[in-house]
Amino acid sequence: MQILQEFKTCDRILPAHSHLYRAGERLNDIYNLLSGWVALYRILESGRRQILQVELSGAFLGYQPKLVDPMLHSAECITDVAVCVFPRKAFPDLLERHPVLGLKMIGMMSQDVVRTHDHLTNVGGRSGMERVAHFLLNIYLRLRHDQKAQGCDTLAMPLTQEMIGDAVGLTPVHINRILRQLRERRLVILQNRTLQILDLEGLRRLAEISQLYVA
Amino acid sequence: MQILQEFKTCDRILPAHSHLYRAGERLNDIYNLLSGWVALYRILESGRRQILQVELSGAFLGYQPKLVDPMLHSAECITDVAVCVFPRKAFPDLLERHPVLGLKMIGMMSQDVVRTHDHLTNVGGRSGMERVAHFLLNIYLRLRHDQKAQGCDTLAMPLTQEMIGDAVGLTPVHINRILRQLRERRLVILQNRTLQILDLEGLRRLAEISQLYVA
DNA sequence: CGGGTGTTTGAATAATGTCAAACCGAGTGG
DNA sequence: CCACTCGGTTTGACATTATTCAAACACCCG
Repeated sequence: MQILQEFKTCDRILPAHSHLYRAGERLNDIYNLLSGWVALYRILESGRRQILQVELSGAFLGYQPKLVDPMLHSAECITDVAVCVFPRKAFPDLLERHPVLGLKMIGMMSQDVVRTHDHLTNVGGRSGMERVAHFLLNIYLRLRHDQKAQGCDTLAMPLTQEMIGDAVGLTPVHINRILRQLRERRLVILQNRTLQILDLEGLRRLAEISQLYVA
Repeated sequence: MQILQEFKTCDRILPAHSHLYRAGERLNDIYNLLSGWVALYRILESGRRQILQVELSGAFLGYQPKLVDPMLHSAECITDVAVCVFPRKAFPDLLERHPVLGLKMIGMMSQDVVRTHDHLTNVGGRSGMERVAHFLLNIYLRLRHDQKAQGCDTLAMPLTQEMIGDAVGLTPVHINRILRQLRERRLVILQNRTLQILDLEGLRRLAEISQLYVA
C-alpha cells in the first residue's frame, strides 16, 4: 500500500453536505476515504433516493467498470471528510506495474459485492424493524471494528432519520415509529445524533447478524 | 482471455435444480458460466430467501474476498448449466503473471457491484409492480444483448413466480397478482414458462430503465 | 426573536402479507 | 388409459405493515 503513496495527487478536505461526485460526472480521480462518513446513492425518477452504501474510512470511492464512463451514482459527504486523491489515468498502468496491487483491488471490490449483497438481503428480506436494527448494528460493528474493540456502546451518528429511511427503503415517518419501538424494547436509543446500544445480543438476534463480514 | 484457457481444469455440466455451491462451503474452483441460468441466493433465519442475482452466460462465479473463506451465498442451477472450471489456488499466481487479467477481473467485479446496486435500488426504491417490471425487463434486455439484437420479443423463462418473489422481495401470491395486472395492462405476458414483451416502451417507462448498464 | 431543518404524533388510506382453497398440467404407477 | 400426486398457479377474504397527509414540536443558527 505504500506503493500507492507515491501516486497520490494530494489529500483533500470536504465539508459535510458537499458532494465528492455526482451521477453523470466523469471523474479524473479515485478516492481513498481517510475519515468521515460518505453516502453513495441514486435518485429514481420518482424522486425517491436509494442509499446504496454508507462508506466509512478505508473505503475506495470512484471506481467504475470503465474508468472513462460517467458515474452511475452520487457520493455525498455526511460529515466533514478527508480523502486521498489518486489520478484515474494512472491506474491501468499502475496495476500493470504492481500486480499485487491488482490482487488487493480485486479483494476490495469483492468485499464491496459482499457488503452490497448484505444490504440487499436486508432490504429485500426483512421486516421494517429488523431492517433498521440490522442497519444500525452494521454501522455500529464496523465503527467499533475500526477503533479496535473500544468497548464503548455509544457513538456519534450523523445520519438523519430520513437518510436511514433512504438506506433501508422506508418512509422517514415510519423510521421514526420503528425507532420508538426499538427504544421501548430497550434495544437501541437514537437521539441527539447519538446512537446508544442497550442490548447488543437482543439486537443481534433481531437483526440476525450471522456473517462476520465486518470490515 | 485465451490465457485463461490454459488454466482451466475442465468443463462441467450440471442439471437443473442442482447446486454449483452452497453457502458455507470452501470451494476449490472458480467458474465461468458458459450457458444456462444460475441463481445466487442467501437464506435468512426466518426461512425467507433472497435471490441476490440471476446470472446468465459469461458470469464469473465463486469469487470471494478471501479465496479460502467459505462462501456466503449459494448458487443454484435454474436450468441445465455448463461451466468452465478454474482451480482456485492458481489465481493469485495467475494474476501476478498476467496483470492485464487482473485489470479485466477488476472491471468485471465492479460491473458486479453496479448490477447489484441496480438490484438494490429496484428492491428498495420501487413499488411492487415497478419492481417486477424492472426485473423482467432487465433479464429480457440482458438476454437479447447476448443474442445480439435478435428482435424476438418472446423468450423461455425458467423462473417460477416464487423465484421472482424471492428476487424482488415480494410474496409469490403478490407476484401473481402483479403479473395479472401487467397482463391486463398489456405490458408483458408470462405464462407456460414463456415471457412475452408486449409493450417494450411502456415497460421501460414503468420500470424507468435509464442506465444502459446492460452487459 | 424568527426561520429552517429534523423529529414526533395522529388518523385515514394504500400496499403487501397471510391463510386457505381450488385449479391446472406434467409425470407416474397401476 | 386412468387415477393420482406434485409442484406451481390462481383467486378470495382478511390481517398486518407501511405510506400519506397534516399538524405540532424541538432545536440550532443567524
